[in-house]
Amino acid sequence: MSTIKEQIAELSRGTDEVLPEDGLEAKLKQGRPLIVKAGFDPTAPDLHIGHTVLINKMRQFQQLGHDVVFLIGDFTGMIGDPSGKNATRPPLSPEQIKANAETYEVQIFKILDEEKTRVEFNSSWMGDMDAAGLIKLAARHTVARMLERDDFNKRYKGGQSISIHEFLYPLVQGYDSVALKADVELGGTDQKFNLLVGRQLQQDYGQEPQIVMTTPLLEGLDGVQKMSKSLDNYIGITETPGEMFGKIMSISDDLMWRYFEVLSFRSLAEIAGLRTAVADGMNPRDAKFELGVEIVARFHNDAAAEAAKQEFISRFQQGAMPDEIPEKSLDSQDGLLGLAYLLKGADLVNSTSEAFRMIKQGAVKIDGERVEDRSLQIKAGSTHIYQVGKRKFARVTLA
RNA sequence: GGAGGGGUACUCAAGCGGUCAACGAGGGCAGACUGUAAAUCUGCUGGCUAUGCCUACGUAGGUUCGAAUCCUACCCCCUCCA
Repeated sequence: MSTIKEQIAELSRGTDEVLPEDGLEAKLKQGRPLIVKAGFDPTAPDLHIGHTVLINKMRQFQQLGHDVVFLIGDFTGMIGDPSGKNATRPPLSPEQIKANAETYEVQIFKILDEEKTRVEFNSSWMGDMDAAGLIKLAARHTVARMLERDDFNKRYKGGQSISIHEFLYPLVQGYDSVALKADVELGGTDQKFNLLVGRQLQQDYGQEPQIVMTTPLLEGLDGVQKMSKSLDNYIGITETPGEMFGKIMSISDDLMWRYFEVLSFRSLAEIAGLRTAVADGMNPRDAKFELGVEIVARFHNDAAAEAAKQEFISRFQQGAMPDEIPEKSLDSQDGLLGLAYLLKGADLVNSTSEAFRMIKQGAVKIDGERVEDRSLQIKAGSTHIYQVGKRKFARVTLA
């Protein structure tokens, strides 16, 4: 067992804030397994590697023998976290929530120990709360304090609507900490306000307030906006080795160092060594290979990671076709099919209009040969490899 | 309840009777260059049984040869006053 000081150093690494700063030490000194809570929204069960920064942190607590609670916010899911979008979410059915929860579990147990992880749903206590209880809860907070929350504040000042029920989100999330008697709550920096509400409510309900630890939000592949599914700048943890590796290779060099810092399990000293090597002339691409292999191996395995790297080299450095090309068969009406219609039929483009645009821009190749004739007719009985852009391929047989 | 402002494509944002599938910016996609980088440059960015047709500017009607632009009703958002 490591000393408390060592534990704090380990647990604080990569976090954005620990509030209050010396609170963690006091908690750890109590010498008991701490209840560590992290909540997840049930509407988005597809985790991306940005979420894993937090899950890695949960794993650390778990390895130190603490009681990690994976809380699924099925009740709060009815509200939807007020993220500034005006999307009113349709309530999820119990079946959907169950399915999403299972998807979550499959994904997080790639990192967390299934035996040691407690999975809870906040509907199990919120579902029983009556209107009077909710009013009592709502009485614990004021509108002015709610408006301190950054996105509420921005929306209010910016003239965007805020529905009353959105104010309930932080309150319910905070109440979850009361119900669980949480010692520590983990969340992204965007959750800071909600996490702090939990501290206040715990005090109101006569409990020792939880320690709040926030992890930075990971920048997406564009390097600017936070990684999110809706912005399509993410790497999903269930993606294939090839996709994962390719996406990592597409990030900028600057972003690569950020990813090393937050996602890699390498020591800081080792990463600093890589930086020095690159400064001394090592191709940054090769450093990026290292990162790609490490990440892919984490969510798949070593062999898959190495294969993804080799595939990448042969395909993009040597211009080879990908190893696996989707097979498609299409029917021609009368022995001929226009190229644009074929591309659409093979799902290489979304519309025939887009197909014509791609042809015009020189993005379309048949068996590696660029095609510029938009009215080209393909004969039935042929099989060719069609390519749109650098990434989309299909081997199409026309019957 | 009263007064005023506003709802335009993925986002922001012009347009305010025809030349508008709709300026511009961002994003995205493609091409060049490369390390599938990034940055930069260029082009594209509603759909279709394509050089024409069909849908689109909150919703539904109306005026007009012709509407995103004018009128009416409705829905939604914001501000101020109660």
